[in-house]
Order: sequence, then structure tokens, then C-alpha cells
Amino acid sequence: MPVSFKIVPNGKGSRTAATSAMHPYGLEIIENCVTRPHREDRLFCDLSSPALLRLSEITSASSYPKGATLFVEGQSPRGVFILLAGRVKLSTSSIDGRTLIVRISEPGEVLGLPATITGTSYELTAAVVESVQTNFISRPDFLGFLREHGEVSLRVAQQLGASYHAAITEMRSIGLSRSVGEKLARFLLDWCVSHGNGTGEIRSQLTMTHEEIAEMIGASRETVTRLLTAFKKKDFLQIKGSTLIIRNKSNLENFIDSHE
Amino acid sequence: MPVSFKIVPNGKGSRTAATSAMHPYGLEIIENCVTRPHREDRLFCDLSSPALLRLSEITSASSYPKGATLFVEGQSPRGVFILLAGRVKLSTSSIDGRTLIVRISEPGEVLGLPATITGTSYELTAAVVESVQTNFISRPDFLGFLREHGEVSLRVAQQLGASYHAAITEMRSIGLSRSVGEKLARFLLDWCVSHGNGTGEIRSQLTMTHEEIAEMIGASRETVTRLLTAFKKKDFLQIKGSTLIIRNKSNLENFIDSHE
DNA sequence: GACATGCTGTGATGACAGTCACCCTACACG
DNA sequence: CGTGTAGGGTGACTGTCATCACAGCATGTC
Repeated sequence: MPVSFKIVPNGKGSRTAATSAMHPYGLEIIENCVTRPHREDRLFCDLSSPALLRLSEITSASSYPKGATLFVEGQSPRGVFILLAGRVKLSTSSIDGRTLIVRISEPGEVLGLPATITGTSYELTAAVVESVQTNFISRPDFLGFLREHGEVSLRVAQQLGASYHAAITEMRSIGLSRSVGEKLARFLLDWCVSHGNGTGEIRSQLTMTHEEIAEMIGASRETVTRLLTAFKKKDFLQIKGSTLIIRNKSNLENFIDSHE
Repeated sequence: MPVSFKIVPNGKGSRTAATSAMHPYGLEIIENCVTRPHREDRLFCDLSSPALLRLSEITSASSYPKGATLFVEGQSPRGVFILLAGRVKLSTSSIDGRTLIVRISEPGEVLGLPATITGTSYELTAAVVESVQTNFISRPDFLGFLREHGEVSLRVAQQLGASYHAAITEMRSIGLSRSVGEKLARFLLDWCVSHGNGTGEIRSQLTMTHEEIAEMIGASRETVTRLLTAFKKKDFLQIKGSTLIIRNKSNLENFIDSHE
């Protein structure tokens, strides 16, 4: 299967266009890399041409519908998935079905990297929430590639470092909050930073159900509902359809600080 | 100052044989380090001699007394610390002084790696709890070393992957437990796995105060005290001085499962 | 249209655990 | 030897939040 690797020159590139645009084939991550510098997706930008060539040989594209799972917690690692389009929910769960959503991955991210590198089982389950297109690289191919092209290992390490950082931040939020309200407020502010429209704006699409939010912050669905209405009453925010508008960011921040 | 790097020979792999057998594709790092599978300290075993030589040039030894801090959360990364002796508490804290202990590091581990690799600020604070000896490598030296010796980057990546894995496990435990009792039980069982005497024994030194345990599992000191006495009453465990004896491991495990 | 299904909103209830308050012991240290 | 400090133990009280239960309100589907 022919796979092309575009190297996109530095450009402005509206962020919304980047995400909504479809990525039929190839590692257009490169494009995302340039337009969205803060994402953890620099794995394969700017490689030497032999490396890119080899990469194209070991990469295979595939798509998955909503509801599919790329891999399951505990499985031994088959390889890495480079997310080209769609969104994937990374979660872990206990025996009784309680679930903790660790992250919602977006195009440009690489999934399954830690497990593939270390050889230990996948630590999370990757479930498709919006149908996705991926480039897959099998573990043997990937490890071979890293050995041949040492430069890439460093990138991989950086990527893993960033993931670690994110995990610690998440732990802070879950472990150090006094109340669920605090966690929710933190979550909403974080969400607007990463999914807002660029300039630190306060309006963004909230594409999750209350249930899912609850699973992200470790609370019950009802509590999330109640807290959201409480925030609305206090005029911290507004919700129109799936659009979340933070009306009073500093109040929300104060709310966090006041109880901590 | 002369610095020696011990190269650990292949050990007899008892129950770890299963895991190490799953890596047929080279990258023998994991296999090489069969002896203590749970420690993340493989970074510099078995390097080529030029690499070792270079490493000795950029490494500087230093010691710190109890109470000292190697680095503080939020600082920009100066470099990595290789822990030779002593123990270090890795924690994060909120503005009001509440603290979450993420990990107690032991000899062989490398501290500050994610921040040094990514260039972002240290995500944790490293405080000495038992006076330590370290080998320090400054960030520029370390990055230069990685560029020169590509093989090492892969090890670094594996180390980071392992750290990520540990962080996720920690998050699971904190985020998915229904009660504090559950978290404590999990913590105690984990502790005995990593600090027990080898063969999965059920007796180990518990070198932390109730306060510190509380900070590890995100609970209050009083609750930890009460739960420990409750566990004693139920004859799950015994505490003599600083020795913890799990008297009934399966009961403790059942206790976890029953409420989950 | 009838029906099922998924999401949101809300009340009542109760348990868990954090907080405050205090006491006790051990141990270091002048 | 007294005194200070760090750690452990316990009771009383209270707030938060999970749980159950059910009721609206969309959406899709037959």
C-alpha cells in the first residue's frame, strides 16, 4: 500500500481546519505538528529521508468505526497506532466495571507507545469515540526502526516524557482536590485550554456526556449534573447545546483556590 | 572523582522468566535486567566501553543529607540524578500545603529524567528521606551524550515507559477505589510485593509514618491509623515496631474485591 | 404513531471519611 | 532529669457525595 509522507512547510494553518480536514492516507501528522505545536505529536516530523522511506514501508493504514477498540488493557503490545483522524478514549477499569478515563486522544497523537517500547502489556484500553483513521506500526517493525534510526529514539523518549508529565498532572488533579467541585472546575478550565479556540478563549465544544465527565474526574454522574447546574446558577458558565461557555473564568479559579 | 558503573550480570530469572521471554526481537535490556524486575534502573547497564568512558566524564558524584531536596516541582530541569544510596520521596503538592507522595525512590533509580528529556519543568519535588549519594549529569551533558550514543536513547525511552506505567497504576489505585480502606489495602499489598523479602513473602519493613502513608493514598492521618487498627482487629495483619506482617493476604485481597 | 434507548435533572437517604480536639507514648537533647 | 517534639490512638461531629429512585426529554426505529 502506497503511503506518502508530506513535509508541510511552516504555515499559519487555522487550527479548526486542521482537525476537521480528513486525512485519507499518509502521515499527515507532520502537518498537525506544525500547526499545533503544543501537542505531543512530533514523533515523525522532520526525519531524514531514508528514515521516512523506511517508515512508509512498515506503516499500514486502517480505520475503525465508533465503538471499536484499538487495544485493551492487559493485552501484550502489538504495536503503535498513529491517530490521523477521529478521537479515542483511553481508559482503565476495575473488575466491577467502574471506569476511569485517563485521556481523550486526538489526531496527531501516538497510542500504545509506552507498552510497545517496554514490552509490558497495554496499561489502558483505547476505545473509538469518533470513527478513526490510524497508521499502525507493529512492535517488531517499530523496534527495528528505532534501532536503525537512533535519532528517533530520542523523539520517542520526549514523547514518553510528555505523556508522563500529563499523567502526573492528572494525578495531581485527582489526588489533591478536596472536593469533586474542585476537580470539575479544574477539568473544565483544562478542557478550555486544550480545546478552546486558540487565544485562551472561553468558549468550546464539550463533546462528552455527564457520565463521561464523571468517569474522567472520578465522580458519579449525578454529582456532575448537580455541580454543573450549580455552576450555571452561580453564573460561572453557560451551556448551549454542546457548547460550553465559561462566563467567569476567574470566579471558577477562585472557586478552586477557596477550598484548597 | 572516580565513578564506577556496575554492570549487572544476567541473573537467574525465577518467576520473571515468563515476562522476559516475551521479547524475541532484540532490545535485550529487559532480559539483561532480570534480577529485580520491578526497579527502573536499567539505564546504564551493559553499555559499550566508549559510552561508559564518556559517561564517567560527565558524571559528578554528590551526597545530600536527610531533609535536602534534589529538585523542586516547577524548577526548570538541571539534569538527572542517579540514585546510588539512600531513599528519596517524590511528591507534588498544592498551594495550601496538601501533599501527594507519588513514589519513594530507591537506589538504582534515575530521578528527573522526564523533565530533563522534555525540557519542561520538574513535575515533582524530590526530598531526601534517608541520606543519599547520587551521580549527577547536567542536562546539556546528558542530551549530548544521548545524541552521541543513540543506543542509550532507547533505554531512556524504556525507562520512561516504565515510569509511565507506574504512574498509571498509581492513578488506577487512587482513582478507582471506592473507599480509603481499599486504597490502603492495595497500598500494603503493593508495598509487600516491592519491599518484601524476595519470594513474595508477607513480612516487610514499613518505613513510613501514618502521615506519609496518608499522603501516598490521599487520605487523612487519622483515617490511616483507624484503618490499620481495624485491619489488625480483623487479623489481616500485624505490626511490630516497623515490621509489617500480612497475616492473611487473601483476606486482604478479598476485602478489596468485596467493595469493588 | 408506539416504543425503546440514552441523556439529563432532582429529591431523599445514609455512609464514609475529614476535621477538631485531646491524650498518650517514645525519644532526643539540653 | 525535665522538656520539647514527633508519632500514634480515639471520640464526637459534620459535610460531601454515592446511591437509589424516578421523572422528563430527546432521538431513533419499527
